[in-house]
Amino acid sequence: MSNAISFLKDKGIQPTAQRIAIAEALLGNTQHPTADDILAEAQKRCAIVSRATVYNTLNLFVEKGMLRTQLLKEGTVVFDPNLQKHHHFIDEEDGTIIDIPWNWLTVQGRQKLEDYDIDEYQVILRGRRKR
Amino acid sequence: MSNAISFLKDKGIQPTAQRIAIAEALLGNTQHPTADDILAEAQKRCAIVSRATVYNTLNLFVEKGMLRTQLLKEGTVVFDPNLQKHHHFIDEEDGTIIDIPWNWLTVQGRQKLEDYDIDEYQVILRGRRKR
DNA sequence: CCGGGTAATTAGACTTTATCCAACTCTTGA
DNA sequence: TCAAGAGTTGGATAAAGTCTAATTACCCGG
Repeated sequence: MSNAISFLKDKGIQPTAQRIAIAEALLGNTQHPTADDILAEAQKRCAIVSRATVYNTLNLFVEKGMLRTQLLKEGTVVFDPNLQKHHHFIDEEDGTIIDIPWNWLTVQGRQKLEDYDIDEYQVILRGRRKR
Repeated sequence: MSNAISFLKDKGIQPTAQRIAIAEALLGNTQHPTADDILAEAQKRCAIVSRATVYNTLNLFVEKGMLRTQLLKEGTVVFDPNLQKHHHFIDEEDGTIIDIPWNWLTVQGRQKLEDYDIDEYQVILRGRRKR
């Protein structure tokens, strides 16, 4: 049984052809895909996936905690299949988004925010990769 | 001479009625306004401001370094007139965005990102304000 | 003060991202 | 087998933002 099918069944999601294609597109290559990226990739695997289904399915995956959305790109949400806590680096030359391991950075001083209940936080860095 | 007019002249921007209204809307109340917030506010001050002019002007202000854009709200860019380095806290109950002073938080470990030239960074925190 | 050229503004068309909806199809279980 | 519920679909719709062609305002030299 394919990876994607068990991935869906584990979460109690009926594994339809479209959902499998979308799950495979996610498990596959792109690091921080947009809904359109996923649509293109899923259509390579399963000729009949509509835009509406991609949005339905991605939102379903987010509800089920299999994905998170991130505000890292102008004009569109990106989906992040990395469920571990991590930070993000954005290459301003080409827009590439790179995960930075959680333990690379430490944020000190959070106790100063005594008036706030912090659910989560991350560092967002911008610049360019050295080549 | 109004605050807004000198604010514009300092940057070599011709102070038209519309630009003054937009600058005043910015200097005014809203903390992290969207283009639509600014449009509404500017129209209170100057009945004849079009959507196109608001976008033209805000983009001009960003080019001139009088404003920065931030990706903090889904579906729209917000404009940030606070030019000091700072972090952001987002209240997930109502979406309010709150500036966190730069020196409240310290990010350690940046030297680990040796493969990256970091132009800027900030901590983005999410949660809710205590009441 | 006048006229002409440039700068600024405008309404509306257009593009992109995302959601909504009603119709259709597929699956499942009795 | 077949009805009910689940899933999918294209197209309509909505919102953010850009573009364009036409109009309006402004500035400056004569």
